[in-house]
Formats: sequence, C-alpha cells, structure tokens
Amino acid sequence: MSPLTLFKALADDTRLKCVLLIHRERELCVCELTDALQLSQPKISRHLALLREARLLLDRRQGQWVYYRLNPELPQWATEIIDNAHYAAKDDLDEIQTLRLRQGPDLVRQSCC
Amino acid sequence: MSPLTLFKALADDTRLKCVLLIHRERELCVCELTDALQLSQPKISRHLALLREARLLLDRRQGQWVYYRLNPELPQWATEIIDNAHYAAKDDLDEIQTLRLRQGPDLVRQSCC
DNA sequence: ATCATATATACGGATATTCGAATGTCAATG
DNA sequence: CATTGACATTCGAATATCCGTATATATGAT
Repeated sequence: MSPLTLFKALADDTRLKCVLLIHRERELCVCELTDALQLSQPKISRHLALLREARLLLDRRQGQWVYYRLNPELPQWATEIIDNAHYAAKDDLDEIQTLRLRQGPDLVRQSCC
Repeated sequence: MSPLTLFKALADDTRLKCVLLIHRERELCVCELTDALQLSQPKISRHLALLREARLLLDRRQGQWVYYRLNPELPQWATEIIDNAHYAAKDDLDEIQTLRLRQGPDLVRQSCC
C-alpha cells in the first residue's frame, strides 16, 4: 500500500463516501450503502470491489449479506489520512445520515435489507 | 478545499512527487523539479498548474524562475494528510535526492538552471 | 426444485485524464 | 530589438475511468 494507491482509491466521490461511512459505522453491508448514498447496487458493488482489491477494505459474508469494514492491518499513516478526511467531511456525512439513515448511528444496520 | 479535491490532486504520480518534494524543500522552481524527476518541462508545468488551480500550491516569480511552495493557508487536516504521505514515501524521496540532487537538501537550488 | 433477495461481474459506450509535440509568453542580456 | 532561457499553454491522440444495462452467482425460504 503506497500513498499513490491510497489517493487513487479515495479520488472518487462514491468510493470516498463509502470508506468514510464504513469508517464511521465500523461495518456496513452493500444494501445499506446503496440506500444511504442513493446509488445503484452495481455501482456501489464495483467501487467496493476496487477498494477490496486495493486492500483498503475487507469483506465478510453473513448469510445473504456481505459486510465491508476497513482493513485493520492498514499502516498507521493510511489510517491517519482516513481519519483526517473523516474529520474534514464530517458535515457531509452527518447530512447523509440525517437524510437517509434517520434511525441514528446505532440503528443504521436496520434501515434496509 | 474538500477531501475529494485533495485526493484527486494527489492521485497522480507526478503531482504527488512534486508536492512531496516541494514540501520537503519548502520551495522549488520548475527546472529543479524537471531535473529531479527526469520529466519533460511541459509535463511538470501542466501538473503544477493543476495544483495551483486547486489552491494546493502557490507560485512566486523571481526573475526568469517561478518558485512553487505549499499554500500556507491549507486547512490543518490537509497539511496532516500531506505530512502522512511524506512520511510513508520517505524512502522514495530519499532515492530521488540521492540520484538526482546529490548536493544535499540545502544546495538543491543550485543543481540546475 | 423453485423463487426471491443480496451481491458480483461482464460488456459497451460515454467521459475524463494524461501525454508528446509544437507554440506562445515573459524576463534578462547584449 | 533580437536572442536566449525558463516557463506556460494549446492541440490532438492515446489511454484510463466511470457508468448503465444486462446477466451471473450465492444464500435462504417455500
């Protein structure tokens, strides 16, 4: 994982929002992301695949659902970059939650599926 | 300046190396960058223009030379992202300096032009 | 087995990015 | 004012990225 690889992975609006929402919620499934961001399932799925191949995210299948989380083995500098982006994008993320995931942070997981 | 704008600006090998070298040396002119990175002048110049338009770099003309430096008014989260990338790319940057700018950090400015 | 739901992938077309080559601009010098 | 050196910009082609649509796979329920 090089800085260039990380920056390319985060240089897309959909991927950045996915990563930051997953970082905030610790773990989200594909349909929660499509619901929160109001984007098509193939679009979300393709971007998640790219992030998985870049080793930024790990996936875990549970029944019919696939949950994505940040790779806990990311180097510290990478985690800190994501933290900084998360801080800077706080307002955008809050708005997404207010509009699409009204149940609040702990109940996001029940908002769809 | 949003995280997405910053990530797009840094998601190119040439631009990332320019930003990190400038960050390390505080200020570099175009010909020092073309010399250090062994790339064509128009290529460097186009990428610097993009970074300038994104308000990531500021330029200063001194005689025939144009010096670029990091915009000191960048938000802290952006500066920290660049710091983290600089830390992670330290080895690459050292190698560039060893191969192309043998005079050491304080004499870089005399290596060309 | 069949069907429904969640997710992944394949295929083309549209769009954006990047590049080399050529040319333009600006400042210093003679 | 002609020339030189540093830098910027333009143009068209090559390439990469992104997306919608259609289709495939995998799981669970009936």
